[in-house]
Amino acid sequence: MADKVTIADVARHAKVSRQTVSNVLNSPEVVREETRLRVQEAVQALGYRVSQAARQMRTGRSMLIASRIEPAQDDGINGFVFDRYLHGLTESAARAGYRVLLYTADDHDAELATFDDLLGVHEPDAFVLTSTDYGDPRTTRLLELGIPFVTFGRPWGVPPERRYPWVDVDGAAGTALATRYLLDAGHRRIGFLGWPGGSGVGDDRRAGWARALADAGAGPAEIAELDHRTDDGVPQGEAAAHALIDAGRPATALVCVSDSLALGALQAGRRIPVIGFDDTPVARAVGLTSVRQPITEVAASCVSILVRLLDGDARGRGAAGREREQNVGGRQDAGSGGSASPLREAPPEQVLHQPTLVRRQSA
Amino acid sequence: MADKVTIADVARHAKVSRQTVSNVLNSPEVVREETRLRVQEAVQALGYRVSQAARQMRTGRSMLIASRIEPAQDDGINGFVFDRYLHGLTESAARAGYRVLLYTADDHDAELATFDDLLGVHEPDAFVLTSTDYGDPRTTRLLELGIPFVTFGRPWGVPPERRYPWVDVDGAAGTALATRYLLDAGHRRIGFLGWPGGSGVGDDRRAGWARALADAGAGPAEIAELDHRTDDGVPQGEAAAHALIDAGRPATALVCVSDSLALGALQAGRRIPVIGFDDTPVARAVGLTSVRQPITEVAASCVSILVRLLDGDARGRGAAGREREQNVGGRQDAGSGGSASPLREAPPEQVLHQPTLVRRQSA
DNA sequence: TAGTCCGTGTTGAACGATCAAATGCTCGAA
DNA sequence: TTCGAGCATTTGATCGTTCAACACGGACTA
Repeated sequence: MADKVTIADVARHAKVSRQTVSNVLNSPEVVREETRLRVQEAVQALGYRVSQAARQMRTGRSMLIASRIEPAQDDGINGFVFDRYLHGLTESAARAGYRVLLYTADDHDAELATFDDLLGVHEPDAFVLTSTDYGDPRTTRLLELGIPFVTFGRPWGVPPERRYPWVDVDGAAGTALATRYLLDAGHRRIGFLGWPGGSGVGDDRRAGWARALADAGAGPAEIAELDHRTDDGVPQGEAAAHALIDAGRPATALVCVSDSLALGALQAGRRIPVIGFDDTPVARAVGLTSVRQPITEVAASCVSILVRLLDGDARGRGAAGREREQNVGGRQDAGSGGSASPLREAPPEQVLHQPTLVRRQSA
Repeated sequence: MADKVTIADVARHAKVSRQTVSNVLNSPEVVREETRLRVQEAVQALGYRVSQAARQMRTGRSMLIASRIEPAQDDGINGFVFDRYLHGLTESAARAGYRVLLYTADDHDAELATFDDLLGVHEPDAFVLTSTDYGDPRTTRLLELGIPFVTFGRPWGVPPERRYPWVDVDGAAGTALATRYLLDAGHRRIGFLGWPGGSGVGDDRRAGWARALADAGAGPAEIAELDHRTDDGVPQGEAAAHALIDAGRPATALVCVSDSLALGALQAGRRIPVIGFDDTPVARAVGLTSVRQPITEVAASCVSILVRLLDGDARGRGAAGREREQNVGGRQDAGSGGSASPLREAPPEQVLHQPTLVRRQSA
């Protein structure tokens, strides 16, 4: 139907110049109202759409946000959360005029290589990273390159002066919520099935449970007694539950760091209340009460942070090399030094969302 | 580090013209070996990468494959399969030099609108569609537009003369496999928990079970008696299982159209063998034997079909309007009419993959 | 010997948009 | 009357790549 319509076609149809059409699209305020309407009419009539390729060539902006899609893990738990996240990201990005570009990488090194590849070829405007861990090389690299990015997950163990924007869910608040719910139901000895220490996310979730117990008057010794650590997985959850329930002074209810462990605890057979984490399909399927992360909101926050960064950076990427390198330096200094630069960059944003408790039969 | 390196920089460094560099990259056979090596060295030395935007402008190819990401369904079953699929697609596409661009849409109409939007702005080279249903408007539209695409899912109920490329998994073979497995274990009365008629996928899976039973000597009446239909969901599965097990002549084993229904059947409490479909995390978690679709292979087939289409179509998109419309006509005729066109297009490819049975405790 | 072709490489133009600078115009102040 | 300021719009150049046409030397054909 529609042949390729260019900005020149629109200009001819509206009897103005190319540039005026461009202005109507990009900075309508400089165009007289009458002219603007005439041009908009022509755009409608011809079904004109900007060619992203041509625009990118001139402006250096691709309107693409790159995100890694994680290997579909066999436990499928993380996979589900990630799936929802990606969906939310795509939707929010679309609303802001951006699209999500996927890539994969098996490990951090491969991912660094992919950065170069993507930046050279498709030139995404920004990256979104997930599951950041201690001393993550990816954030360092992106900071060096001066590419805007945001992570889903706090920068565990990163020195505070090297700040970058992140969005996360308050895991401690989630487990605290679950624990208080069980306390209110009259339970005093509430066990925690968690991962081994050293995982930022896992330690955070354990801390929320411990804090809630302490607030309720439990002593450190009792808390340590109720704290059980194991790798993730259903059989591990079952074994751990047995250990806590069959102890000398047994736990009467369980808070778990993941739905996998919680499912194992349920299968242990004792009919004590169990609460999981992530509200996965497994939880819904077996009637497991679980802490739900507001993933859609997380994705929306990521996009809105990026959009703000990119708008501030509007002329950055397309500019000449010299200008760009200054830009990089400026970005890093803004964090560590704090010297007043001409155009003052807003500090990196951090957003922490609150989880909720989805109540089902298990508790 | 690296400022923007252009093809002209490489040309200068290798002391040749721009075009020669371009030739080394795109049709190395026309360049003398000595020159080629010199240019490749320069490319390495300068860290040159083609600018996709500039290339796209000239050639009309974006090296992007658009795929819709489905809303994260609350049952999470389909979500998991889709997640694995998307991962495989991204990986296979990357190997072929393509990237996956995501979009969302709430319904078919919205998706059609998104087609226009994407095609106008980012101009993906091809689309990948999933969960096609009866009389799907999307395939029709893409055929009209002449945009290459492939679907994961057979064209249920589409007249055979309007063919297009698809990749699918042989669901009937999967349920037949499961049924024969139970027959071999000595069971004669094997029930089927399926979806209501009218779903292509569901009917197909039921047919495989029925065929296996018939092959084992069961009569039509007995098969009808063992066939139970219900909407998807865990509670529905539990109820349906009760109905089949508590019948006058009870089923002694169950084959299910989905893991959700199978999980419900397991929860019905009778300890009879149950086999699910899709090998989701739920199945792994509860030890459910399930039919596994080779999703990675499906994704790889999709990409290889698309690549073949796009290579045949190499100069298509960038060409003038007239030429393009002829192209569209040619494509449609190739299916229905069969007139010999100058450059003979290969017929659309169809690939049917075979599923496997993952054995666990439940059967 | 002239003509043609092949292999190799070069040059100018084009893709469609935006940027930077120039233009025409009106208006009010010197 | 002239000049400058301010606004709305236009013009020319440019982004990085590939296409189309052509140049050049040598070998092969007529």
